Amino acid sequence: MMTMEKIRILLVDDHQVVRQGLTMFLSLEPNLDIVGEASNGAEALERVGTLRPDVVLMDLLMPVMDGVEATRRIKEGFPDTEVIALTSVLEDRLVVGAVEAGATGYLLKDTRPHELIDAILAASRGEVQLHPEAKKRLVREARTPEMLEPLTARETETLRLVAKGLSNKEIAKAFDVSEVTVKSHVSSVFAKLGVSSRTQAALFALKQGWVGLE
Amino acid sequence: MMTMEKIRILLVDDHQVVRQGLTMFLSLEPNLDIVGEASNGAEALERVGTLRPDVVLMDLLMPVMDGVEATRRIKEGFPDTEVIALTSVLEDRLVVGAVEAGATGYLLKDTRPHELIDAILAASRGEVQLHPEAKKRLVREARTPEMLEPLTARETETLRLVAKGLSNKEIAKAFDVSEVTVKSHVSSVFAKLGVSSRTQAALFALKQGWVGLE
DNA sequence: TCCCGTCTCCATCTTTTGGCGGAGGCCGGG
DNA sequence: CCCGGCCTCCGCCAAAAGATGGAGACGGGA
Repeated sequence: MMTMEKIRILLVDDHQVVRQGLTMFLSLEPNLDIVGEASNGAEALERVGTLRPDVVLMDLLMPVMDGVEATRRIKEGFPDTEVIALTSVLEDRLVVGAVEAGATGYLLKDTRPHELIDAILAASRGEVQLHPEAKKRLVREARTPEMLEPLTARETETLRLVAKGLSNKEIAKAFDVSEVTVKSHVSSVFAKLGVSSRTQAALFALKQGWVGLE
Repeated sequence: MMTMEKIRILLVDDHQVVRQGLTMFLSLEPNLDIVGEASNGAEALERVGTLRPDVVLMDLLMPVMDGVEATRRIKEGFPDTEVIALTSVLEDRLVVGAVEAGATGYLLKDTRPHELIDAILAASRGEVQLHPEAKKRLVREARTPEMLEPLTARETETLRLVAKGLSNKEIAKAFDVSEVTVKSHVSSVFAKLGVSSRTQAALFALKQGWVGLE
């Protein structure tokens, strides 16, 4: 077996503490080597050029140049460099954006240490490693309207009013039914669309063009 | 003083019971005369042509032709006929639509009897009579972005995430602040925009083009 | 006729949302 | 140097939203 080269890592995060924390326990791992840090996307891009890391741990929410854009440019200029997106929150737009931009992994900051290390090792081998919830988001995003469980007439009408910003109580009045009934319709709509709040449902309906903005 | 002609009224509502109820107590009023009923917009338009009522009490949510459209056509064909919009719920789109279409009044179905009668009398004189809350909605709708109290940087960012469907907890994570802080930002945003729910705030931001749908 | 889907409603429970007032730290302009 | 706006956080509270599981009615299709 050939000599095991250390995996060269670039940390990109706008929070000093986060970088410090990551450095802390990643440096405990013998075959990992943190070769540099950057606090925004622009810096990251430049450091990748000079340091040529194997793996970039990239925060997505940063000033100057966000992580998605930075990821895209890194993969453009240095396709061999693997990027693992690291965020504190799962946001659909970010998950999709990062993956489209070429991120090899998508992890949350509260991921347990050893999982992060596993992900880095996997990434250095070019394997894809996604946070389980991130997978779901991707699936949801990719889901086209025709593969959705169809909404019933009442559910469609309910969603229309939800997407207009009405409360359950108001919808109940408009339909002249009890509020519980509306809630049950709203719940089934959520389940069918795979969302978890009325705002998300509204956005979904808007995206699908099921309702207009006026 | 000249002979007091009875005010000729046309009731338009898709619910039999509503029409019956209205007929009930409106017919108690000596100078009101219910000359006909219709259960949808198309019917209403036709009846206006044949019955030539002075005032039309128009429900806005109806099958076949909605009340807004019916109102528009009635005012086109018979400008002297006054239309009072009557709904069970205050919906911005409907309020604005009805007023634009030429409705002389906008009342809720739970309006007290004598107020309704007052409104009819006022309408027959061509006076405008709006439900107080409806006025607010109109004002809000007419409010252009430049007359809005400006949002602070944090508030703008918060609104952006709200408009992506994130919960307060998720936003707090993204900003790395406590949830209470997010709530206070969200509340000020609501106050400044004049909305009362995150979905409405999201729709507002979308309408203003402050955020995209992606 | 019986079954299935839909629509309606109920109770119960937890979580989230939103309103209220207040408070301390920070920073920049007057 | 003080003031005002901004950001942060606190507690308290009421209301709304969501999840869950169940139930009766109705109507159409097998």
